Amino acid sequence: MHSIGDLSRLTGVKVPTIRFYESKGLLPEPGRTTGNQRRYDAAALKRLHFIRHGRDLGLPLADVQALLSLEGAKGPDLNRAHEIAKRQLADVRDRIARLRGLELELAHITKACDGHHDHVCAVLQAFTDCGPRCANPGADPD
Amino acid sequence: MHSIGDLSRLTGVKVPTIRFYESKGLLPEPGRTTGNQRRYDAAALKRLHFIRHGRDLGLPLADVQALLSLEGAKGPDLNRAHEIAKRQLADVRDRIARLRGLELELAHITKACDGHHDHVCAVLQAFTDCGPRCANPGADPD
DNA sequence: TGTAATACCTCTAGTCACTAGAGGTTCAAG
DNA sequence: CTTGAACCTCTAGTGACTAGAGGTATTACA
Repeated sequence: MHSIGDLSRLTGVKVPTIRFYESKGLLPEPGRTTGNQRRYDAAALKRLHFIRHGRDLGLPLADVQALLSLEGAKGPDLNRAHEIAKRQLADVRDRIARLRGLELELAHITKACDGHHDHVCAVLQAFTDCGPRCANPGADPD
Repeated sequence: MHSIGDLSRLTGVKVPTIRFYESKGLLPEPGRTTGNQRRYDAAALKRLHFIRHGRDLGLPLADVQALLSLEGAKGPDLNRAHEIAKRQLADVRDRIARLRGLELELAHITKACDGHHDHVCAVLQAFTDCGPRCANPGADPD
């Protein structure tokens, strides 16, 4: 049986975050000592590892919870799990693509004025002028 | 003079968000009509474009505000602007690297069980087992 | 057995960057 | 002059925690 601190050390999830997960229903309420302190078994440890890993992969807690509810499921139900992973993969790829765009722009901006600042700074200018992505201002007010 | 709705259309920043920026001091309080509605001039429009662009680049509002305070600054002060942009570039590159790792792992997970679900699903298994990044559990409890 | 340090407990409130809604007022077009 | 869209303020909610206050339990050591 582990204390909450043990669980934290074993999983890398901070103590208040473990309590937070419990409050959100992601971890079941564990047993307590006579002094009211939480004690966790191996199943709880495994479950927290699962949550941590899902979060590391960028899944929102709702998705993690959906996956947890599929534990032990069989057959067609598992398509949900598969779907969540696939959706997340698409999302990650999308984020990478957008960050690449930012990288280019920032690299351009920082290179434009490296060191000598007796003129109007290119960094501020670049921000004011707006970048390549807003050539048509007002479009895509997402 | 633009209404807040005009400003929103021209910059792609939503109306409540514009009021939010004002409340945070990123936009100065504009003039009002006799009926108490906001009216913005060209300077406000430019400033909001600046904010939007900074946010698009992933800067937190605090950094955007720091850059705004440098408007019109000269010489060494501008090193701050340059520094913010460079820090953000490093941050973006870091995020891209980490997302690439996730992409690999997610691609692996989703490919492992594509369609046939008569066995224990690889997606759930992968989450439970933890991924390549936690080969040494408990390390780096960041 | 005493004591001191550390870990634990609950609860509230704060973070960031918005977003949603209620309930009311003003503007612009016809 | 009316109607409907756009505006106003204010409060509260989102996600995923994090920080702090004020108090109790456990544990290691003397």
